[in-house]
Amino acid sequence: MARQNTVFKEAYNRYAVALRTDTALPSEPEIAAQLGVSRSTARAILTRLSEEGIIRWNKRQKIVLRQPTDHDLFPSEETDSLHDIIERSFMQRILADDAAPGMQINELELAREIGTGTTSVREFLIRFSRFGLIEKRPNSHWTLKGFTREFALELADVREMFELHSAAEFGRLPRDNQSWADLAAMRDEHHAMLADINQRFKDFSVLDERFHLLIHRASKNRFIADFYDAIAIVFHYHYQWNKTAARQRNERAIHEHLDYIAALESGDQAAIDAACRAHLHSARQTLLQSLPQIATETA
Amino acid sequence: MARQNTVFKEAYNRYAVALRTDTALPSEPEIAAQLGVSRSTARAILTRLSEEGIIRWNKRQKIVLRQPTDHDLFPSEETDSLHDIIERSFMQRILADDAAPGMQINELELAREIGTGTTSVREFLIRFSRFGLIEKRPNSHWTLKGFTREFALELADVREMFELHSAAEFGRLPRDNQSWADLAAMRDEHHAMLADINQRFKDFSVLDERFHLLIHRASKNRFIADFYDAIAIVFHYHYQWNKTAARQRNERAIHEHLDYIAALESGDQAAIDAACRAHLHSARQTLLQSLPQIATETA
DNA sequence: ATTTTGTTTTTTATCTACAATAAACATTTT
DNA sequence: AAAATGTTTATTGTAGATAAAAAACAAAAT
Repeated sequence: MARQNTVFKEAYNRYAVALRTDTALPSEPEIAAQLGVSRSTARAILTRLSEEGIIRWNKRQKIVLRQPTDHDLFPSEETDSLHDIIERSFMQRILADDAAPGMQINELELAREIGTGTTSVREFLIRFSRFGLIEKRPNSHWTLKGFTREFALELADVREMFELHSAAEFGRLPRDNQSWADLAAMRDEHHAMLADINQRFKDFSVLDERFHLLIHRASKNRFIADFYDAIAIVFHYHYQWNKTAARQRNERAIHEHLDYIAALESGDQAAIDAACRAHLHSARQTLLQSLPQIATETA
Repeated sequence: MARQNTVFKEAYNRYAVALRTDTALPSEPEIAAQLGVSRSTARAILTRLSEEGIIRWNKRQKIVLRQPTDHDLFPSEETDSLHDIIERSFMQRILADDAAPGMQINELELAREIGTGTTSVREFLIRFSRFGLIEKRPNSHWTLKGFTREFALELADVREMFELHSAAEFGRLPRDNQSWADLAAMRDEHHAMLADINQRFKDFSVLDERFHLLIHRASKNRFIADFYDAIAIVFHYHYQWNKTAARQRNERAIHEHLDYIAALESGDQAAIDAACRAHLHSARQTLLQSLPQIATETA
């Protein structure tokens, strides 16, 4: 098989769950735009909905006959894109305890284990290499550099340079910019989480990511944005694996964020710089503490 | 054909030209190490040299019978790696005048034009995407973002952050580090070029690249190193295309480099910072002036 | 005992083919 | 005439196959 129709299946599920009996559906281009797919895929969805008796479809008339049940949806294994499957599978291997730095990565073996072709694995590895966790020797294998202390320090250094820059840019945004409203909303979210910290401290990592993303967007710099994407993915898996969601540490981070937000809102560049530095310093400590204790770089 | 034996051919040429009649050649592993290829490839080279009557080969005995002529070598079209061919071809298209920002990039068309398969082109584009000049819409085409003013400004911003960091790190290197000797040698090269500036100003871009690479290596940060790789490639093609090798501008840059080197050697962090900033400021101007005058980003 | 050569196996780099998806074109409906 | 639907074409995403290159293993030579 050349390609799985995961785009179709995933979009079908997404559209099906939102259907309400007796409502009429909009035009094909509109559905396609809503779902973020091409009209071809949108039509495939309508065709299937029609075949399943969920809608009655005749040209412009598209009436929802019945609410789709869980039974109508495609199982989640079939809706994940191959890229996501490979990413998950690979990250698990990388973060597993037996993945020692210096280890070789074998494309064919990876592909077989994931149950996919080598081309997709290769392309994933090429894309993934920008995160600095693996490295290729030309005409030869990939090497796992690993989530080591060196990696964490290099990452933290760049992160600090970028965030200080972005925070300063944020402080210079005109007051009518949407970002200020977003920041205010985020301040409230922080307060809400703090009020119920014992229950919700585990949700912090998601809020943290959104907060820093908001700051970084102010820089309007593609290299900074790309780097933050990389950080976000690496951290996402790293913290998922290392369940070091210490309540105390997160509470402290929330307070730092609130100070940081206050500094941004003050517009005082010196205050912004200080608050940003303070938070980045403790974020660095958190990162270093979350490392597997033994790992050290091997040449 | 699955794969061209360009590694073999390129290494064969490299080895053949260095042969001297009546000398004995070292062991297979040694030859392989010298050429940076596997022993399998080294043996293929020896086999061919033997077949062509250039050497007499019997187990450990490898005697050079005659000097290879140009006729014995593989033509240069056959020794370029596919990756290099694609890179050159693509950069020429990107930097050509008719390549407007926002343009779509078609994998199949590119592959046909270069005379290669789509897989290689795809992989090249994925790798190339980290330079921020192209962008992919999932399940759809690549878009050329182009060498625009925005690109140049974003690049310059990151470059400045990184170089200020690296320069500071350089200043902290222990005095017995090899980099100090390299820096001194580079100072002399700058003086030599300055003495003969009218003849040699065109060679400056190579020296410039080596100089900044030396600084960046001090940071020992993989993200900074990778970014500088990207800059180097982009600039390499950009300046090759835009022959704006103004004598005056280069002379000024050499003076700035010399000030910068003096500051580094002084070890005074404030002086380093100032000299670095001064040079980066004018480097930014140079970059902006070298842009095609009309190009502006399109969404 | 180590290094070198001879031989075999493994792995990567690349091409080709094809289904899914997007995009373009043509026809119909409002 | 503008927008929607119907139909066709182009392009991407992925699997599978194969030669080149690397790596591993085995035998021979110093």
